[in-house]
Amino acid sequence: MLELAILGFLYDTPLHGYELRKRLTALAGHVRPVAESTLYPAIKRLEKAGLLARTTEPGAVAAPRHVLTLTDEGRQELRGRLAEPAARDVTDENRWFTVLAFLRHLDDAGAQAAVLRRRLAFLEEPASFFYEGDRPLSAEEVDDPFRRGVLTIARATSRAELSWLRETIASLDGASK
Amino acid sequence: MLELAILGFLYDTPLHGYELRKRLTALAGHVRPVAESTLYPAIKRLEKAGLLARTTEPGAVAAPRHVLTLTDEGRQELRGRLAEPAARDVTDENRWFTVLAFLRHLDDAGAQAAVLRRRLAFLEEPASFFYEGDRPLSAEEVDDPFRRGVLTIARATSRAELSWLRETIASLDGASK
DNA sequence: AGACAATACATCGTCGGCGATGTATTACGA
DNA sequence: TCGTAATACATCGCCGACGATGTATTGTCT
Repeated sequence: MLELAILGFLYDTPLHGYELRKRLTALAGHVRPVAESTLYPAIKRLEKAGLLARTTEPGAVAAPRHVLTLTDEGRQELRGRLAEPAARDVTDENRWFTVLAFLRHLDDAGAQAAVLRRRLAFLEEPASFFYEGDRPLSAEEVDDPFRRGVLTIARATSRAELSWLRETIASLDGASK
Repeated sequence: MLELAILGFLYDTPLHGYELRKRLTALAGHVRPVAESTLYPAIKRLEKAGLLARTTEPGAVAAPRHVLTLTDEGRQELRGRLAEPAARDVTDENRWFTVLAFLRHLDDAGAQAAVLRRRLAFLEEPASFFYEGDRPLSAEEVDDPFRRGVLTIARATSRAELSWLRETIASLDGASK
């Protein structure tokens, strides 16, 4: 997930680590903070894999900066990860939001719609958090107020997302014809 | 998170690992599947920490079962984790839902309300996923349709959750007087 | 002159999650 | 009778996340 976000930010423009960190924090830091000790090893991994290159520049205000630039492989890798996200990237909202944040980097409207359709299929499956045997329980059937809250919130999210997905898919389908 | 859910399920009744796994899968498996290779080590950790005990029983249909029972320390630990969840447990929806799923095990309505208030404080902070400088952008201000989707969905969730939180806190406050 | 915050990067050790793989047993249908 | 699915548990090794800690520079406030 971190890696996807790094590739996504660098797809637009080269950045140094510190700036990258600020952008990652703005993107999802309020939900899941990014530790520096997670970011720098991740940059190293991506560099080792040939997805990005660094050039050292004298620091503008402090220590020397390592400016990070995506390589062609890196750009291809991002498009690949966006076009064919792992199952978890589609089902887990945190990961899914990261995919959405950078999905515009897929240049093909059809490919973008295909990704949205995967999420649509997931949301259309009848699933709950709580069951009676095999039957999913609705908010009204749950006594525990906290569990009812979970279902109420999940339903609101699901409705909003379904209608957004359907609209957006329709508009992408229209555009790609 | 896994540990919290294990403690939460066992708080009600002793279970063997396989049954526990099915309940964990029902709870959050559609979002984040639970690998067996994650569950069994987690059980071991909790046992080692003295939070649960096992007794071996002949298997009803197959291999012998290890029935898991919470110890008094385990029960106390769960209440502690619920009463004072880590920051991530409050901000990350996946973790937060797990807290909610078991919050009824806190017997004090005041303590329950205090936990909900932490989430309320988090949701009331002005935060976005996308910024122009320091200013959070609203859905209307974002051109990218996918990013607009993120904000639209997040707003719907946030609204539903805020109204649920306020209602539920009020009702808990009423009950504890 | 000294303290402190911000900038900028890095390593180490630990811990948790996970895919792959292994081991039994029971039940059921081909 | 043979394969397969379900039940039930377990280990190994890798990888990623993270807290703690370290290093160095620049600008600002006191």
